[in-house]
Amino acid sequence: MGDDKRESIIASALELFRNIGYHNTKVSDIVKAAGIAQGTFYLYFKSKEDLFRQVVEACMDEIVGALDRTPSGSEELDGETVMYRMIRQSLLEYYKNRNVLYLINRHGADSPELSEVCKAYYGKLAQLIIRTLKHYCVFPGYTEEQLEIEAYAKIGMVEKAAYHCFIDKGYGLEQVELVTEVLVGIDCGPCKPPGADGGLS
Amino acid sequence: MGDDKRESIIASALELFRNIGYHNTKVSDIVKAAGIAQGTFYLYFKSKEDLFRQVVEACMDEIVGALDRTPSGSEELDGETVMYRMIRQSLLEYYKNRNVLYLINRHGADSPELSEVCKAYYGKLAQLIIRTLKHYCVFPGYTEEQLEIEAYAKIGMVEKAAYHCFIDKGYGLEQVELVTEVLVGIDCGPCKPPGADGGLS
Amino acid sequence: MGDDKRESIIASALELFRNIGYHNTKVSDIVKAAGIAQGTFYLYFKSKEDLFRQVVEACMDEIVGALDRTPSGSEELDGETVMYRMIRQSLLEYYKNRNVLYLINRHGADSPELSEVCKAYYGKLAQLIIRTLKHYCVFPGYTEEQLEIEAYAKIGMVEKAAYHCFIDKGYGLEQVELVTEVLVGIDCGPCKPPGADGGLS
Amino acid sequence: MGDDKRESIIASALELFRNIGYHNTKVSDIVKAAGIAQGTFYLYFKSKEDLFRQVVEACMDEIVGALDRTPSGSEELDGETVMYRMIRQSLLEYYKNRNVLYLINRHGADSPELSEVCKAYYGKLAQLIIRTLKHYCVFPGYTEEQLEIEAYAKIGMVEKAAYHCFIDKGYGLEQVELVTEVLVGIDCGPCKPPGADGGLS
DNA sequence: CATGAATGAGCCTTCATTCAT
DNA sequence: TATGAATGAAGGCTCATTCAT
Repeated sequence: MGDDKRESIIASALELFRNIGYHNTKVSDIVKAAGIAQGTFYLYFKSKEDLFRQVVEACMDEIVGALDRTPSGSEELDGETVMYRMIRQSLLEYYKNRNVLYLINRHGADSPELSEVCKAYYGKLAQLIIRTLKHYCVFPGYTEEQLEIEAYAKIGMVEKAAYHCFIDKGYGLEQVELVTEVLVGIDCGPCKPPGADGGLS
Repeated sequence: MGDDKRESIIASALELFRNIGYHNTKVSDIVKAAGIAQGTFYLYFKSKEDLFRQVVEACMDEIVGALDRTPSGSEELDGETVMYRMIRQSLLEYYKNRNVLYLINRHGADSPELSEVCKAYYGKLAQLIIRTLKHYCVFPGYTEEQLEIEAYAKIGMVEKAAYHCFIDKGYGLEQVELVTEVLVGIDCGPCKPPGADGGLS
Repeated sequence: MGDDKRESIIASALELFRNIGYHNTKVSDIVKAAGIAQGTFYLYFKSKEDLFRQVVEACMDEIVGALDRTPSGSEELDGETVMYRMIRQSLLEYYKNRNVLYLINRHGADSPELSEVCKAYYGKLAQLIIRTLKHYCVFPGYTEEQLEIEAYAKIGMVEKAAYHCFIDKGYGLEQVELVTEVLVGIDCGPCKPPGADGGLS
Repeated sequence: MGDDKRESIIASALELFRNIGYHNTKVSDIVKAAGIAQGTFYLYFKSKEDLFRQVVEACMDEIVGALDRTPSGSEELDGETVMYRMIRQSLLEYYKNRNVLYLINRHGADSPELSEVCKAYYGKLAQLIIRTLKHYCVFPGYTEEQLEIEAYAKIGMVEKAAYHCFIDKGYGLEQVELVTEVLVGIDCGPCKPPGADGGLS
């Protein structure tokens, strides 16, 4: 039952953060929406920012976790296919967690503490990408430094495209494929006709 | 002399916003740093948010303007070279305006009004990119929709890479070339050995 | 206990408004006098003006209510006696609510909203008087327009006299009779020796 | 030319005070309307309140002066006629100075200093009325105290009626006679048919 | 006399957090 | 666990007044 309340707070908060922004959302709004008393909030969260951090962190962990499991170790895959799958998986995760996608992009990481959460998230993502790039020898000649830049660029690429498509344009799940094709296309640019690079199952 | 004060306010504000965040910066902090009286602030800016918006908007206009002038009409260039130049130019602009790069990424666009500013900025960038992609037939078979996704992806790619390099890692101007190479490399992926694609003058 | 606080705020506010004026009274003064915290004020009143309006409105309603009940329906009375009683009752009410009498006359109805409250109050009083004048055929030949002027004149007469006596001169309850005699005397002017017009018990 | 500016300030101020209230009118509004610079205001008036006081005081002096001259000493008049003339004259003055009539009733006398101005005004009016009542033996048996109440009651009567007619109802000069008749009628009440008490030329 | 940029004290209101019940 | 009344620090903005030119 306590967990019910916790979930209720999180759900109400996400909704409100999304619609009116973190700084415009009052704790009193959250508890009203969650149907609990003002003081009860503090039985579940240390502070308003703690709630934000927990919510954001949870979503981020989910995204990182999903990506981490993407190239199922059992199969033999080439780098290109793996990249395709990771991008597709990222988009699916961003779609599922588009509330957080929205929050991070719209309302930023105002406090130093929250900023660390974001930095850590991007760091994990980057490491994951670098590991994959190395494992599949996607950029054989790259130094560690170049791989890092490459990784952050990819992160930005996917995130901004996801924001544009899922938030601004309201794309649904059925359009994830389309977006993936374009993003993967960037990886090989105009070299190959897009759409011809053999999708995936 | 009035402009002195205006500039002084902007400089102090940027510094403070950067260091402690928009929401943690008090107008009283800004005026103290600028060496003026509290009321004087409101002779130059309608509100704290107005200041933020003006600063951000001015920088964004500068960036868009610089990119708009990038492919000098007089020369005959191929698409690849133009893309290279635009990415390089973007990075230079983000370096020059890294305070704003920082602000937008760290502190978000909390108010609806500011959000519009950002949306307009990305919209202009995207249009500019789409126009260029079309003009140089970089993606001949792409629909308008695909071009748009492509454009936003590029924007995110450059922005996140710039943030990582200039803000997190503290890269200087002399490393812009390196970053550019990597980002351009994405455009042709592993097809060509990076660094071999003929830089530019 | 909540009502205790509300009453405490009202009492402190009236005292302060009276002594130093509405515009010179800070909310911080009120809460200090009421022995509560600054924020507590806003649990009971929407704003400083809201408090003023509520206080004033409550008193006005009380006055109007009291006058409305004045000519007890059971008795057979002539117009003159009824007027006497109404004037006497008005004076008693103004005495009881002399804080408001003071406020309205000293500090006015600065905001449009408050102005409406006053206008409504005088409007109700006027209607009440007109109704009575008609019912007892005090001015048989008067048009509606003339009755209205008559009513407002009476209102002003009583109010100004009350202000002068209760506020400026500090008259007590025991002098209400004296004032009533004079005011009623106006109604018959020098025709009859004042005090001879058969008051009331 | 200096007087031009002074008059311009006064005119603009009256207009603004009337329309939006003393407390809502900024000095910057006044100087803008008067077409002068902010600092110039203080060459002519010590402060905003000083301006208000001067404006109000001037109008009040005019009213008192006019009433003082009303019963032209050369004629032989009975008390009733004199009262008629004074009431009529008061109404005319209030009509002419209805801006001040409005100000005093709507925006009050918030500061102690201004309060003194009003008190003095009513005091002068009262003395003038008492003197007249005595001179024409209108209330032969009245004590000084009774006469004073009588005087203040008359003042309130005229003022409230004037406010109602000239401000609320928008009566023009041509209706002054009508109002006068009603107010004088109060003096003799229902004893005589109103309108039959011999007006005046 | 005139200007208008600069001043800075002042104040209402908000809202995250606490705590007695 | 749950409540919700109470807290009080905090801060953006106003505006009457001044003063160097």
